[in-house]
Amino acid sequence: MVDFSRPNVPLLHQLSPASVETVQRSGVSVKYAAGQTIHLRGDMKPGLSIVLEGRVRVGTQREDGTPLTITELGEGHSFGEITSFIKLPRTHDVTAIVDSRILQLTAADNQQLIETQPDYAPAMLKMLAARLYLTLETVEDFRQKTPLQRLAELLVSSANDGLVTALQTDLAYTIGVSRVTVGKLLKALEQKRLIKRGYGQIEILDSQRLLML
Amino acid sequence: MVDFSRPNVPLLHQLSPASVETVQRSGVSVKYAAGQTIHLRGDMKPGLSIVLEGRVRVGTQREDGTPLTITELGEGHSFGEITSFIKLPRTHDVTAIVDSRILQLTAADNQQLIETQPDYAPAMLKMLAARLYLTLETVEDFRQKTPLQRLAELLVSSANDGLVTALQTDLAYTIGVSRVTVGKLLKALEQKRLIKRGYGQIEILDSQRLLML
DNA sequence: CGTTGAATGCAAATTATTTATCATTTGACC
DNA sequence: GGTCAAATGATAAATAATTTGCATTCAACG
Repeated sequence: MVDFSRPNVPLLHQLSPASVETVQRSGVSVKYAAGQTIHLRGDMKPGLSIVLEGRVRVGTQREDGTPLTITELGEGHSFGEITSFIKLPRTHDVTAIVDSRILQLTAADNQQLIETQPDYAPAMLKMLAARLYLTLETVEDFRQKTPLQRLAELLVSSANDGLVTALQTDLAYTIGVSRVTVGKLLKALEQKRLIKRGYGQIEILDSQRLLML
Repeated sequence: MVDFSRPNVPLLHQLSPASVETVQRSGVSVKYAAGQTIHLRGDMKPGLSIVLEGRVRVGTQREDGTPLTITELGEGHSFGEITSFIKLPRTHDVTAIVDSRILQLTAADNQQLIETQPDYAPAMLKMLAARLYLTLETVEDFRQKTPLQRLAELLVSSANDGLVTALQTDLAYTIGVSRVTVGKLLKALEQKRLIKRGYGQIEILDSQRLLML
């Protein structure tokens, strides 16, 4: 669904090695320990962040504070672009999954890069366009597709080597239904031999047919 | 929901008068008669379009071909940015509502403007960021809010002087439920004296309380 | 001003989803 | 290896939404 990593255009990987250097020198590299919060939904702290090392979790919280994961971002991926262009609150919580190094750029740093690095604005535009496309498609999925179809798509798109590592609670939140419903849908998919349920993970047996539901 | 016009940052209005001139000279102005299709979802024809005069309808079609309106765009607003940055299909149908004049810029035109007009890339970035923000919030609404809440938000955000001009079918599609459900919800809202139902239109009586559902 | 297609209102039957609850399984940790 | 909290499997009852069908209302247009 909102899989920020597809079409895969991590900002940093769009830039020439020289530009990557310049970008790194423009910001401050901050270390976050595993589990540490980088920022929370609603925060008004602006700025662009780029994952230099490690891996972060993007999500929200339930009312009771339980964290819910929407997606994960690895090296080269950025977040917080919106706040570096417009004065708007953070849309998601971001937390370090493992010990990570994050390049923090202020709105001013970002602005300067746009003005001085010829390949920076195009890279940023391409990345934002890709992200907007995926998010628009997610909205259309909510409008037009059934929970079963959304679940199947989510599983296929978040699989690594045919294996999805995610809690049913998070899958449920991502596709907008309850955990019980996800449980039922997964059971149905397993009975059709499209997946195999596991503890904290799901094995994809037939991604072709999953996408044809 | 996906109200492309809020936070209102039409591309053209972000630029200096001189830049607007340059942009207009960079593309081709095309006239479309009322009702005429500009492009369809799935089309691979890339390019950025800007509404110079008139008004366009953004939407999709049902399987039977019935058009469904998601939003409308007026003068100064742009569409098709995504396709001018990445080779991806059109996400929506766009049709002229009234006789309109649309500035068409090829991906190359757009690229050149980015490189030569200093305020063009920042304007485009800001607009894309705003649109991404709204779309992300729409996704969160689908995840967390009830159809009633989504409907109330949609009504408030698409009202003009307390009046929403839209078919129930389109409202239903936008919030992802059936027309019958929208009918029921509207009835409930009317009984609470929050709205007044009309033919092809809905009068907002209390937007404050609508947003507190 | 009467006709007509489109839009809306509404109801019944069916299907889907949620909530609440509990048992079972799993993996982390002592 | 035993303990414990978290995750999963599963079920029933309650609620919500869909589908289908039809009646009514509206406005455009001849």
